[in-house]
Amino acid sequence: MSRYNFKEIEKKWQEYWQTKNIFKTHIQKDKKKFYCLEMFPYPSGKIHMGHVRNYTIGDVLARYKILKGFNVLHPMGWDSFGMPAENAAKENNLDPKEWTNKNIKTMKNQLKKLGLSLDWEREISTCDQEYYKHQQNFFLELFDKGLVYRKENYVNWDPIDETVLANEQVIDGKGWRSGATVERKKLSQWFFNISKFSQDLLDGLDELETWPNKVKTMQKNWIGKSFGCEIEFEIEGDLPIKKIKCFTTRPDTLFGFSFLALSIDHEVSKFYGDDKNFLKFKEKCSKTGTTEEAIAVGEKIGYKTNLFARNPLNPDQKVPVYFANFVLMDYGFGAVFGCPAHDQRDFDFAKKYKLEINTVVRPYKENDNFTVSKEAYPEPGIIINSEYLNGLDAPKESVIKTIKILEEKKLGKKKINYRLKDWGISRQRYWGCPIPIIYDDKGKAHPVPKEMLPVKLPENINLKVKGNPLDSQKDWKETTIDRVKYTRETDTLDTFVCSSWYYLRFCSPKEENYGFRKEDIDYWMPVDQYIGGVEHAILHLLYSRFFMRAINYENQNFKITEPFQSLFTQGMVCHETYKDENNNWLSPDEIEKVNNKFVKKNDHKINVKVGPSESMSKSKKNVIDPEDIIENYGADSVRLFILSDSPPEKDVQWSEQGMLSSYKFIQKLWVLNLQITDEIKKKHINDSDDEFKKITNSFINDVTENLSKFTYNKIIANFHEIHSAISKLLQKKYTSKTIIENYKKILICMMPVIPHFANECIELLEDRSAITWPNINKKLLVEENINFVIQINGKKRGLIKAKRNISENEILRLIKENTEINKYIKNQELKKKIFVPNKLINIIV
RNA sequence: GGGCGAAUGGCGGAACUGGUAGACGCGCACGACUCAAAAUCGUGUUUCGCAAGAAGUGAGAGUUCGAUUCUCUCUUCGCCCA
Repeated sequence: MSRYNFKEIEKKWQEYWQTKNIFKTHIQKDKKKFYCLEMFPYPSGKIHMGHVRNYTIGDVLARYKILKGFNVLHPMGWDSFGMPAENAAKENNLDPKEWTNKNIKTMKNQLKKLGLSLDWEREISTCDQEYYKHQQNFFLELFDKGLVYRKENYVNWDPIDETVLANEQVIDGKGWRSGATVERKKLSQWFFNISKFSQDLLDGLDELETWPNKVKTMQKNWIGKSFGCEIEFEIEGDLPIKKIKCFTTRPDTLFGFSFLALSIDHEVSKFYGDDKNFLKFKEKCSKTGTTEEAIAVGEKIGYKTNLFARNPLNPDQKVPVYFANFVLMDYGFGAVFGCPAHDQRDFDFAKKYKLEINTVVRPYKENDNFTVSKEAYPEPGIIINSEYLNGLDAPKESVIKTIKILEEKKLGKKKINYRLKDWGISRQRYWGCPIPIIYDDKGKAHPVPKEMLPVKLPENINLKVKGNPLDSQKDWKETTIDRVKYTRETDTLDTFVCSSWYYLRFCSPKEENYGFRKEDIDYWMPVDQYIGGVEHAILHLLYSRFFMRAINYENQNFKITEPFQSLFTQGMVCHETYKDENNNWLSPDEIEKVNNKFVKKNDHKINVKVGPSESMSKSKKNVIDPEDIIENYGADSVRLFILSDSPPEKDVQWSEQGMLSSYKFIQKLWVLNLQITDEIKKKHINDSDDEFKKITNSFINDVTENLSKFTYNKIIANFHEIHSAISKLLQKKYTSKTIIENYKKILICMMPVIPHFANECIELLEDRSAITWPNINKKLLVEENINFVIQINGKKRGLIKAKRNISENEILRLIKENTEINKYIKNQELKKKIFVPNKLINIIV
C-alpha cells in the first residue's frame, strides 16, 4: 500500500495555489466580504512556533470562510522597522535594509511551506518607502489637525552609548548593552495627542462585543478614568506662588489633610534652583529610578519647603508643603494633597516626617472614636471628624457632596482625570520612518512640503557612531528648500506607528497617491477577525484604535471608527526545559531518554534535569524550529498538531510524541482514503445509507459549531471520531453515490485544517460537484433511540434504551421490569420523582 | 498592593442553558503480526476493592431531587497593572 507522500503532494498544491492565484482577492460587491487578519510578524530571521500557531488559526478561519462563500481578504506583510535590524547591522557590519530583506525572503518561503491561504500580491513591508511615505503623509495630516505636538520629555539616557533606551532596555537601572547607570534626560520630542480621545476610546470598547473581556479590562485600566476634583490650595510663604492646583479622587478626606506634596518637576521647583539641599534631594530622586514601579517599591522621601498650604474647608489649618519623590508630574497637576490616615503611601510619609495623622473615615463596624494607628484605612466607611460631612457614606456619598461644597465656595471643581498619557513617538534611532519635519535657523518646526515626500532614509551610513546615526549624517540632515536652509528632524517614528494603520494599507496595497482608497476601505473594513498574541492587548490595539479616530478626525474619511470588529488572542507555545548538572540550558535535540531517564546525547553519564514547560525562548533553548518539523512531517501534520492539544486561547505544550501522532493520523486517514476509493469502484446495493448520512451530518454539525466557537482543538477530536466511525461503516456495504457524497463532505470539513491532504483526496474522488461548505440537516441530528438515565436518590443506577419522547409512565414501567435497577427501590417508600424528558428520571425513596 | 482568570486521571484536555464526569489525544499495560525489534492493528486504562460496591472535578461550607457548572470563605498558580 502506498504511503501518503506529503512532500510531493504539499508541493503540488502549494504550486497550484500560487500559479493559479487562488487566493488573490478583489472587490466583489455582490459577495459578502470577510477580512481575516493575523498580526504581521517582525522579520527577525526565521519563523517560530508562535507564528505557526497564529497563522494556522487564522488560516483555518480564512479557508472556512472561503468555503462558506465569503469574499475573503487574508493578507500578510512585515513589521520591518525596528531595533533588532539596527543592532544586528551594527554587530555584523551590515546594512539593516539588506538584513531585513534577507529575513523577509526566508520567512516568506517558510510561510508558503505552511500552505497558508494568503494573497501575496498584497504583501507590504513597513520599511519600504512605498509604505512609509504614506505614513509621513498621515503624520502631516495629524500635524495640520493639531493632533501632533512637540514637548520636552524625560527619556532613559545611556551616558556611555550616548543613546536613548526603551524601557525594556533598562535592566535594574542599567543600560542593557553598556551596563551604565541610566540617567533621566530631558529631550524635545514629538507626541500624538491620544489623550484627546480618552473618553472616546473608552466608550468604543462597549461596541466591541466579541473582544475578550480581559483585553477590554486591560484597556480600560490603561486609560484609567477617575472621577474627582480639582482643588486650588492657597499658599503662604515668601515666594510669588500664591496658589497650587491639585487633582484628587478623595476630596472628602480633606479634613484629614496634613501635607501637600509636589513633584520635583513642579513649577515651584524653579525657585529652589539655587538651593543646594534641594538639588541634592533631586539627584537622590533621579537615582531611585523614574518608572512608576520603582517609585512604588522604593523609599518615599521628601524635601520640606518653607511654604504652607491652607486647607480650603478648614482655613485655620496650615500644613507644610513638601517635594516628594512619589509624585509624578504627568498625573494630575504634579501635586497631591496628603491624607495619611487613608492612604498607605501618605501614611508612610507622615510617619517618616512626623506629620499629623487625622482619622476622617471609620469602618462601618467601628464607632466614631476609631483612630488609624498602624496602617492607613483606605476602604469605604463613614465620615467622622469632618464637621458637616460627618455621617456620610464614604466615598459613595461624601465625594459628590464635598465637590458640591467646594464648587459652591469656588474653591474647586469637578474633574475627570485620565491616566492615559500622550503617545511619545520620537525615537532616536536610524532604522525607522523619518519624521517629516524641518527646522529653520530659529529652531521653529515646519512640516516638509507634501510634494517632497517621502523623506527617504539615507542609505550606506555609519551606524557605529555614538548617539543617533542620522544626527551625524550632515549631508542628509541639512537641506535647502526654496533657497532657505533647514535642518531635518533626525528622530524616527516609533514602530508602533507603522503597525497602527497597516490593516488599512492591506485594503489598497498598491495605491500611490494616498495610504488607501476610500472605496477599498468602505468595502473591506473593519477587520472581521483579528488574531494575535495577548502581549499586544494594550499598546498596539489602543494605538490602532486611536489612529482610525485620528485619520477620521475633522474629515470623515470613512464610516467606521473601530478597526477590529472581533479579536482573538491566542496562547503561547511552550516546551519542557532541560538543564545539565551545572544548570546550563540544554536544547531538546541535545538530550535523549535512556531507561526512562533523560540523559545527554553522546554522553549518557550526564543526567538531565527536566524543568517546567515554559514558552519557547532562545535563552532557555527550548525552541523547536518549524522548518525542521515541516521538513520531517509536512505542513498538514504541523497544522493538525498545533491545533490539537489545547484550546487556541490557552498555551499549548509542544510534544514530540504529539507531533508524531498527528503525522501518523494523516497516514491513517490516507489508508482510509485508499480503502474508500477502492470501495467506490464496487457497485453495492445500499445497505443502510441513512446511517452514513446521519454520521456525516452530525460530524458536519460538530465541526461547524467548533469553528464558530474557536474550539479548534475539538475539531481535531471530531476528525479522530469520524475516522473511526467511517472505518466501522466500511464493514457494511453502501452505494458509491452514498460514499462519494458523504465522504466528500467530510473532506471539505477537513480542508481548513489540512488543506493539502483534503484537496488531494477530493481530487482523487473525481467528483465534479462544487466544493462548498456542506449544509447541516437539523432533522437528521435528532436521535430516535436514546439512553434514558435512571437515578435513584440522585445517583445514576442504570441506563434504559428507549424511544424518543418516551413518557414518564412508560419509563416507570420499564424500571419495574428491570431487576438491576429495581433492587434499589424495592420495599421503599417513593417520596418524589423528577422527570426530564428524553434525558433522565430521578426517583427519591 | 490592585484587577482579571484558572485549578478535572500519570499528562494535554472534553462535558451544550445545573442533568450519564473523564470525549479526543499522549503515555502505560496486555494481545496479534514477527526469529526479534520497529512500524501497524486490536483490547484495556480515574482511584480503592477479588468482587459486590464505595469514593471522586484544589480545600471547606451553602442552594438544589441533582453541582465540574450557581453562591460564600480559603489555598495555590498564571497573566496584566502598580
